[in-house]
Amino acid sequence: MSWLTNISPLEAMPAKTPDKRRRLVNAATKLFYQQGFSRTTLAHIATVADVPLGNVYYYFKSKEALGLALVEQRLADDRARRARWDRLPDPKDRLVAFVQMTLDNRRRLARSGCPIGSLCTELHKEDGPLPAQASRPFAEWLSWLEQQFRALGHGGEAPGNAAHMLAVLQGATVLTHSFGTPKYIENEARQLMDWIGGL
Amino acid sequence: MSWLTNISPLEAMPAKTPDKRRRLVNAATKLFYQQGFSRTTLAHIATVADVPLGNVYYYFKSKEALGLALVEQRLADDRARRARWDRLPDPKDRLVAFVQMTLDNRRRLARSGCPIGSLCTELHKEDGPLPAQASRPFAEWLSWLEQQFRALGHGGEAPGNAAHMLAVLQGATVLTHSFGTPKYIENEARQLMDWIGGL
DNA sequence: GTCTATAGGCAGATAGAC
DNA sequence: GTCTATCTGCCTATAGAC
Repeated sequence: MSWLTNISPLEAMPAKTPDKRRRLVNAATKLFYQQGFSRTTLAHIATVADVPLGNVYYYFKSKEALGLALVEQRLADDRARRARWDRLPDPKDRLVAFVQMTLDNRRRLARSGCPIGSLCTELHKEDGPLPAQASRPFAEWLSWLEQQFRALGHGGEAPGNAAHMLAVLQGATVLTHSFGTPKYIENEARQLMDWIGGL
Repeated sequence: MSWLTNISPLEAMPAKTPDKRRRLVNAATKLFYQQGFSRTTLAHIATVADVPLGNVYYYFKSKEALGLALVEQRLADDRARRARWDRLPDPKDRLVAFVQMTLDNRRRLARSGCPIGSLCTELHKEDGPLPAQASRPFAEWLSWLEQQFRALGHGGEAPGNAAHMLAVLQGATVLTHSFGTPKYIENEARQLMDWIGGL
C-alpha cells in the first residue's frame, strides 16, 4: 500500500517534476538572486544544477520560462510559510513572525537585497509576461498582512497598515543592501515590533 | 568682453565638457533608468544621443566608465537641488520639499521606480567600482536629512529619523513601481507630512 | 576629434545522434 | 529523455582612415 504513504506531492509525481527540473529552478533562484536576471547565463545555471546546457531546453523553452517557473516556486514556498504561521492563534504573533523573518535574514539581505523586491525591480524592465508575474508574491503577502490587521479589529486601516509594514521593511532592505550593513533593518524592525505590541 | 557674460559653468568649458559628452550622459541616464544597466546597449545610447557608436569611446573608455559618469552627474544635480532647498528658513519646509518631490514624481516612479534605488539595486550586482559608487547619492541624501532633523532639535534621533524617512519613501516606491499605481507613495507621503508637521 | 567598419567573444537557442 | 556540438545574432570594444 505504498500509494497511501504520506509523501510530499512533489515526490509523488516524479514524471511531471523530476529532480533535474527542481535543481534547475533552485539554481536559477540562487543565481538570479545573487547576480540578477540579465547577468545570469543559462550555462551557469546548468553548471550549478549539474545539468548539460542542451538539456535545459527540454524543461524550459526559454530563459523567460525559467523565470516564470521561479516565480511559481516562490509563490508556493511563501504560501507554505504563511500556512505554518496561520497556526499561531494570535494575529499579533503572525505579524511578529513576519518581521522576525526579515530580521533573521538581515545578513543575506545586506549581501543581495530582498529576493522578491529586487526580482520585481529588475523583471519590471523586461518584456513579455515577466513584469506582471513578478509582483504576485508581493500581492499575496500584502493580502495576508491585511488579513492579520483585520483580525486585530483594524478593518478600515488594514490595507494601509499592511502596505506600511511591507513598505518599511522593503525600504529598510534597500538601504541595508545599498550600504552593506544590517542596521537599517534592525532599527526599523525594532520599531515595527513596538508598533505591533501596541496595537 | 564676452568673457564676462553670465553663462553657465558647463558652457564656459566646452573643451572639457563638450555637448556630446553631456548628451551621452543624459541619454545613458534616461535609458539605464528605463531599461536597466545590463539591458541597455551602448549602440542605443549612442543613437539617442545622436553620436556615432565608435565616438562614444573617445569620451568613455567603457560602459562602466559611462556608468560612473552618470553617478557623478546625479550627485551634482542632487547637490544643486539641496542647495536650493537650503535657502528655505524652516527645516520643516526642507523636509516637506523632499517628500513633495517624491509625491510630484509619483507617476514616473510608478513607471520606472526610483532612479537612485533601482540603480543601487542593479549596480550592486556588477563587478568593479560601480557597486560602491552607486550608493553615494543615497549617502548624501541621508546626511542632508540628518542635518534637518538636527536643526529641529532632534539630535539623538536624527540618524534614525533620517533613515526612517528615506526607508519609508523607498519602500513605498518599490510597491508603487511593482504594482504600477501611485497609491502607496500617496499614502506614505501623507503620513510623513503629518509626522513632519507634528515634530 | 570624428566616424566607419569590423574584430572578438559570448549567450540564447537549436539540431540531431543516442 | 539525454547530451554534444554548433548556429546565429548581438554587444562591447578596437582599428585605422579622415
